[in-house]
Amino acid sequence: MKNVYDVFLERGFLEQVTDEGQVRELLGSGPVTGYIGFDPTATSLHVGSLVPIMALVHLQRCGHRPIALVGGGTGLIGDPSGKTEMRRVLTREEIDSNAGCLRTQLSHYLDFGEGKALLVNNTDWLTELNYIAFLRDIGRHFSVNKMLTAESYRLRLEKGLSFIEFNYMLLQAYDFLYLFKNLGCEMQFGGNDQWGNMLAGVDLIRRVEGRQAHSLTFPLMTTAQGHKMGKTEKGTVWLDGTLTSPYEYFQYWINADDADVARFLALFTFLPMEEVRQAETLSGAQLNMAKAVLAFEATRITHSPEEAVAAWNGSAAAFHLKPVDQELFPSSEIPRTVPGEDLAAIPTIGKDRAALETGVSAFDLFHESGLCASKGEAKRVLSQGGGYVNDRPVRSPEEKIGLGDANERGEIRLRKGKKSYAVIRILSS
RNA sequence: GGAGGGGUUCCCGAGCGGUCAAAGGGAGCAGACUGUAAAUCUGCCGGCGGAGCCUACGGAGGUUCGAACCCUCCCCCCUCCA
Repeated sequence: MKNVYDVFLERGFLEQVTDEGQVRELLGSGPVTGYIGFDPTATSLHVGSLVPIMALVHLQRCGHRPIALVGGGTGLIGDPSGKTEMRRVLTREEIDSNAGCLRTQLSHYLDFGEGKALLVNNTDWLTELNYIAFLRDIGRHFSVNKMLTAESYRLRLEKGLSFIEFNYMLLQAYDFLYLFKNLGCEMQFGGNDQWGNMLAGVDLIRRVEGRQAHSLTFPLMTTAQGHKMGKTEKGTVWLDGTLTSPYEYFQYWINADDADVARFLALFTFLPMEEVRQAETLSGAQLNMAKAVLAFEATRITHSPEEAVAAWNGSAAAFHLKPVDQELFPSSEIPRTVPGEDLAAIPTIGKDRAALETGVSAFDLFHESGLCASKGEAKRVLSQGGGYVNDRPVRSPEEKIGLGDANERGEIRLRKGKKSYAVIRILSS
């Protein structure tokens, strides 16, 4: 079995490690328990959390025991790392409910079967802490002088940092100590913005237990454009299919920047590295095929093979995609044939037949379909020539769209610009 | 607690009594070019079925024919002092 350290290395997961030699040896010599924390700030994780999630999966695949820690307790505090300002403090109820959602979501990626992986919530031990006891037992090991030099606090030292947030580091360090003592967890993984907090844990374990623990960070992902992963102008790309449909999810990935394709294939799919490296040499139409494979694989992992196929069909129909060459990415299960006119995955709204009999103004339809945020925007888009009905440009916002525009299945296809589609389905009655 | 500086549309940032839905930049949207990429150029960029109305310049009042701009009180942030 491959050393997961090497997997991380070749797939681009590695940013910093406490000790390269020791960690590599540790991970190569037998099952290791390691954890990553997730903040329950929303009911779903988003694409930005995908690197740590994939890392946990790799750990498990390589025979280790991953622990996913849901930060129900630390979520009550709020991590200041990498944030310019304090964020809204969530209520206990919100945190608990979110933690439950994350639990379900993570089990989609990891096998939480007996001894294979663990899911814990630090509410279980943090909320029972006694303040005085905590200060005496744990707080004494922390030097404020040292904490103030941490990169993660520097930004906030200028913008303001409340005492509650300043304590976050101690709690995260305590988490690590707790897991080390109770579950034999020797490693912590996380995004590079967590480095300071993670080291604090390693230090604490050395001081309290006299033992050596390790940490390893992943790079903070941004796109080649310098944008955060998983943030588009339409909003966050969630992993929850009810928040971001599999089709939108697929579209997010297939729209990847050329420069990101190979890197993303390595991080966000399980395709063998030989095939991933092949992507670096592609260009033009074949590079687009690589994007389709990326989108397909990413959707398959986060949703399901069926939904990935449906999303691929929808995308391929809307954008007249070519099938992926047989010799490219042989390990991918992406369908190699040209899909039909399957619009099922495209956002659809229903519209009463009666309204369409008399005809509806184009700008109204574009607004109602969700393609445009307001009627004003719809008019603007249409008059600028960015609106299409069944691929026919509609120049006038006032143009009436009606039954005559529907195909034999009672569908009218709307398009805004090059990328946004919506389908109007005529409701009988 | 004291002194000073701030809070402007998605973000940064001008504006300091009318001509301000608010300069400029970024982001975004659309068009051209392309490969559902990038770069470039062009147009758009609060809402409402249009020259009118509504909502906006931290919050609440006030002065004015008229306020983002002036006054009062309040909230929040930063810097220096304690």
